[in-house]
Parts: sequence; C-alpha cells; structure tokens
Amino acid sequence: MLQVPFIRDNKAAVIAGLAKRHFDAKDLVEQVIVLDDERRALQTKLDNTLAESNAMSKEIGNLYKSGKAAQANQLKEKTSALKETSKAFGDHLNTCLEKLQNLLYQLPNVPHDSVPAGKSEEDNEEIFNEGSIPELYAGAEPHWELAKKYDIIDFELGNKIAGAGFPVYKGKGARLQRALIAYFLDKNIAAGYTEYQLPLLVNEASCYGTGQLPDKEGQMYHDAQDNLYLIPTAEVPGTNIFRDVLLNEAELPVSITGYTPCFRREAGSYGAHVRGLNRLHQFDKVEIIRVEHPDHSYKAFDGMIEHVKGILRELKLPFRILRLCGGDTGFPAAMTYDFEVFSTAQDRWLEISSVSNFETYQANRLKLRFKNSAGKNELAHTLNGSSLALPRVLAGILENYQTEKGIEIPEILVPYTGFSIID
RNA sequence: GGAGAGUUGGCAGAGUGGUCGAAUGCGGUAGUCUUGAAAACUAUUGAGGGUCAUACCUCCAGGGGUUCGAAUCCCUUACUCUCCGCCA
Repeated sequence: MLQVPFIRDNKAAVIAGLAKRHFDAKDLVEQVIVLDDERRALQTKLDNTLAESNAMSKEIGNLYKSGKAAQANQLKEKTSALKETSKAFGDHLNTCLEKLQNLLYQLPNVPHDSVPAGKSEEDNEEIFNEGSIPELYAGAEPHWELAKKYDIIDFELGNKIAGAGFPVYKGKGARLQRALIAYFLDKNIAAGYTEYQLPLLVNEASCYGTGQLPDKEGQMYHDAQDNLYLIPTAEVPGTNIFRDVLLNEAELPVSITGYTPCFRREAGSYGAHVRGLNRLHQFDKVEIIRVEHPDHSYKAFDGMIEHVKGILRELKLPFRILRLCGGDTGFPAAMTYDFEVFSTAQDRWLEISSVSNFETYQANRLKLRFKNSAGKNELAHTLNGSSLALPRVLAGILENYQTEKGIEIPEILVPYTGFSIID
C-alpha cells in the first residue's frame, strides 16, 4: 500500500510511474487527496469536541469530590449534546477512512525508475541469457511424455485422487524432487539464509498483510469453517513473520528461506500451455525472503539475482532473465526480474523464478518498521524470490537432459539423488 | 469438544471507575568515569494523528455497550495458557 503523505508529496511522479503499468491513476490520486483533506478536517472537529467533553468530565469529577453534587448534575445535562456531535463526527470519520482505505487498496506500487513502460509480457526486456540450448536426439519428447515413459510422474493417478493439477510423483521422480528441495535449501543456507518451516494455512490478517486479500480472493483455496487460507506461496507466511514488528536497525538485513508446497486454484486456466507440470494446483517451491534497510534493498535485489543465477549455472540449464515491464510487474512490486528456463522439447521458455523488490509497499500494510539511526521508526523494504519453483525446473531437467539412454541427472544433484540416470 | 485463567509500551511485568499514556525492571539512546571498553552512576526513552511549533486527540488483543468519566464494569470475537476428553 502506498503511503498517503508520499502520494501527496509526489503526486505527479506517482501518476507518471503508474502510467508505466498502463494504470491511469489520475482520478484515484485526486480522490485520495480529497478524502485525506476531508479526513483531516473531520479529525480536527472530532478532536475539538472530545477535548471539550474531556474537560467537562474532569470538572464534574472535581465537583463531586468537593461535594457540589447539584452543580455536577447540572453539568451532566450538557454532556449529551456533545456526545451526539462526537458520535456523528466519529461515524463520518470512519466511513471516510474506509473509503480512503479502499482507494489505497486499488493503487498498485509505483515501479522503479529502471522499469520499462509496457503493457504485457511482450514488452519485457531480456537482460541476460546464458547456457546453450542442447541439440536433442530425434525422438526427444516433452516432459509429460517422458514422465509416462519412465513412470516417474502419474497425472492420471492425481486426477483420481484429487483432480487435475495434482500430479503424483513416484520412484525416481519423487526422489529427484526431494533432491532438488534439499539442494536449493542447502544453497540458500550457504548464502546466509536461515531455514524456516512455515504454516501452510494462514489467517485472513496474513493474507491482507502480503496483499493476497482483498485483490486475489478467488485464487486461494479457502477453508470457510476455520477461515484459513492455503498458502499460494511461502511469501505469505514468511513475510507475515514480520507483521507488526519493530526491528532495531542492527537486526537488518533479515534473510530467510523455506520450502513449502503452494496451492493455487488457477481458476479458468486450461489448455495446451498448462499441460503436464506447466501449471498446477499444488506444487513445491523453495522461497527466499529478505527484509532490508531502504538504502540497501536494491543491492540485496542484485545479490538475489546473482544467487539464483548461480543455482541455474550449477544445474547447467539454459536460462534467461527478464526485466518485467510496468504492465507485467505484480501489483505490490516496484521491480521484478523473472528467470526462465528453456524447455527444449516444448520449444518455449518457462518461468521458474521471480525476484521482486516491494520497497515499502508490503511493509506499509504489514507495519514492518525499524528504528533508524535517528531514532525514528521507518518502514523497511521487503523482497522475495523463488529459488526455485520445482515443477518447471523438473520439466527443464527432464527435457534438456534427455538422451536415448534415459534422463541424465545434473552432476550437482547426484549426491542428493543417489542415482545419475532415470531409465 | 468441555471447564477455568489470561492478552498492558521493544521485552518482562504492576495497575480493578476520575492528574493512568500507565509503577518497576530489562533493553535502547546520551552523558559522567576510563587510554579504550566493561561495570557503576546520571539523564532520557511507547505508537499514531494533528500543528510552523505548541495546544489538542486517539491507542492498554479486535469490535460493541454501560457511565459525566473505562486499561479497570458488561457483551462479543480472536488468540494464549492450565485441567479433562480425543488423537499422530
């Protein structure tokens, strides 16, 4: 959520920044300012009324104490009118605040200066490309065929047990998956991240904290009985660790990592592009999350990019990095880089990681602050990224490492899998 | 699931109707002392709104109520703890 004083002071910049998302913020921004003016005026009126009745109450108390009950009773009669006016101002103020809140929820984060304008994924900038795309043998197949051929992922069985989008991994498929999780976590820990095991169900407040609510209500699985949501990403429980937290400056930066399954309803997305492992209702992901001093958050961002690069290099997968344009950058993010692995047999790029700096947008909702060197409480910056999303890495390995003899296991993973080929 | 107890500032923990935004301790900050540090001592230290700055207002888990006046009484929701039941 953007801060109102920031919007007031940087009105033109906010509108221009959001234009890069093809988001016309002009009316919203105007409304925010008008409502905020109204809010202030009402607050002042309410405060004055309350001050008056506070003074009166004090006087009544004093009169009683000094035995002047008759005078006190006389004063009491005057309080009812004050009560009514303060109630009216209070109600008015509340509706005003509610409206303001709603407006603020509608404003996405202002993109960083370096973010290109653009409408959709076609306007994203490729800023990095590494690894050669392997020449596959004549009979090379997409991963869903390979999965069947080597009996490592059973989509039909998942359909039977749960439904589409819930694959069953078995044998070496399951073991490879587990190896990847362990490898990613070890890499993250070696880079200074602390491992967490987090709840997979979260409450409403946490969903508001990271912005899944109110915007993305229908995209999460919801247990109505207990009013809990299945997490769509570890970002939700991981970042909400810091909801309503005041850190000391010396405690920054905070770096955490965690493996969790992720659950997404993905309502309405079917078809060829979601075949196999491309899009699932349940998938595994290892996430990295950082809380940073505002002065260092972009340095941390670069560090996260390098870190993910390092993992993909070790896996020897061909990948590229995209700087997302304004239109494709997620609602709460100021800047996002996507990592994509080339899926040889499908002849397309698959997103496997997304690293974002939210600056203070999430922190403002979360009330995540730190005491700065001047002794003032200041909003921290939050960042997160995947390292990595499992199914598409798996798809990338299956497709890029397939040979006539079977699927080779990237060397770095062999100590984790305990086998070097799936055949 | 049943019964009971609790939720107070960065943390711990007093406070049961009127100078309580809240004792005390820890922690933080500044200073004295010290070559420097530690210890000790002294001072200072909750958050938000509002103002040029004051004034002033709000906040003692969330919401509602009683009262001239609520951290304190009542209702309600959430959470925590203890006991019983159930259970990997």
